[in-house]
Formats: sequence, structure tokens, C-alpha cells
Amino acid sequence: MSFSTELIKGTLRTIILKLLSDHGKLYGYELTQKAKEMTGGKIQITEGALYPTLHALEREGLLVTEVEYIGKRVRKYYYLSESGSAASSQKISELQDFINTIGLLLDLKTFTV
Amino acid sequence: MSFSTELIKGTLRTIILKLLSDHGKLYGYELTQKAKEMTGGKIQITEGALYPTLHALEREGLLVTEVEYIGKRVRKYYYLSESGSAASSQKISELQDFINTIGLLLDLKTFTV
DNA sequence: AAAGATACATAAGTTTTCGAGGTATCAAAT
DNA sequence: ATTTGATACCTCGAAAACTTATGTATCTTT
Repeated sequence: MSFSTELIKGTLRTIILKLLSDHGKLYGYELTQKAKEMTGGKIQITEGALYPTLHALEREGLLVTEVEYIGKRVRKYYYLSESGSAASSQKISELQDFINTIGLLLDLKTFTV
Repeated sequence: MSFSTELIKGTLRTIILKLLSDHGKLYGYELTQKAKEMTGGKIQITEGALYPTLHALEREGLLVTEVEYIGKRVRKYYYLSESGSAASSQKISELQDFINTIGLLLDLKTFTV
């Protein structure tokens, strides 16, 4: 990712969950592209971070998968399970809360829409 | 710290630098109290995280120290060096930028004052 | 006299991420 | 025809940051 990257640590799971809750069903590579595109290239999820995280979320039951073939190429779609949807909302509000809290220290005014 | 704490990772240095740039001169314990007080207890810097970070920042030349005795008790004040001030501004805008970027993904509107 | 707050510090272990490497398909350009 | 670049999955060793626990000591309040 292309911030002075230590900042992004800890937000990856939430970003993934949020993207999936907005778009329903996405495959790994697509997630990296969506994040990149939505942030003007500022957040680039690396594959070395992405795949282990997706596997962990699946192992924990928050995500379920569906494999599709495009020609001979595998494409593994991820989407939220029921508990994943709950976790997703919870994680997202937590991140919003966190951003507001950090804002207090940085003299930012943050508004949640 | 008392968020679901992985979120806070990566922000500690910036928080320290910002607090020092606002208050001029603070000692370790005071930093933990300021952060706690400014965020309604939501950000609690642990000492295990704080001291190694302060030492690292000092080693890197961003912070300088000044020891004071309150009775027999040592108090070690930290303040920004010249390069620390520069680093501080830079880190702070980076964190602001990051917050705005994350906001894009989370549908937040954040305004920098 | 004990408990709780102030004040410094280290250290082992965990978690998260990075960076590099690996395999393979498909499309476009040379 | 073949090379390059994009698409698409994946793993693994190493580094970084933080947590939890532990240690020492002083001062204040009960």
C-alpha cells in the first residue's frame, strides 16, 4: 500500500468487509482494484497482505467463497456470511469512531454521514 | 489502548509528535494522560508501547530530552528537535490525508480545519 | 500500613504486514 | 511467433509494532 504504510495497519480487515458489504461479491484481485480506484491509487492492497487475510476471515466464518471459471482461469469470489455482515457493521462503526477520536487529537472535524 | 486495538497501530508516533508540537514539552506519563483526557479515555497509550517509541524517536534525533527531579523522583521531559518539528508536520498531514482517504472508502466526509 | 497514583523501564511473544517469489492464463503489441 | 503486461491465484521468511507481564521506586491518600 502506498501510504507511509504503517498507518494502514489494522484497517485491512475493515476495508475488505466494507467493500464486500457495499458490492456484495468480489474476488481478491478485484478488491485490490476497487480499493485503488476508490482512493485515487492511495491505498494499494498488496497480495501478500490480502490473501492471508481473506483466508483468515473465511476460516473465522465471516466470509464464504464461490469459485468460478473464466475460461481456464480460476476466480474465487468472496462474500459476507451472516455473522460476517454483523462483524462488518460493527467493525465499520468502530473504524468511524476511531477516526473521530483521532480527529480529536489532530484538530480535525470529522462528520459521519 | 482501548479500541479494538489493531486500529491504533501505526498512529502512535504521530500522536506523540502532535501532542509535543501542541504542548511543547511533556514527559512520558503526561503523554499518556493527555491522550486519555483528550479522547475521553478512548485512547490509552500503554507504557510498553510508549517508552520504546520515545526512545526510538530520540535515537533518530526527532526528540530531545531534559531530566528534572521532583523530590527524588525522575521526570524525563521530551520535546521536538528541529528535525522533529519538520517530521511532525509531515507525519501529521500524512495522517490527515490517510483519514480522508479511508473516509472515501467508508462514505465519511472529513474536513480538515 | 496499605493502596493507588505517579514515573521510569525492559523483554518475550503475538500479530500484522511487507517483499519476494512461484504458477498459470489471456490479450495486445512487436 | 513471441514477448510483455495485465489478470489471478498462492506461500513464506523477515521485519515492525504493539501487548502483556514484570520490575523498581517514590509520593499521596486512606
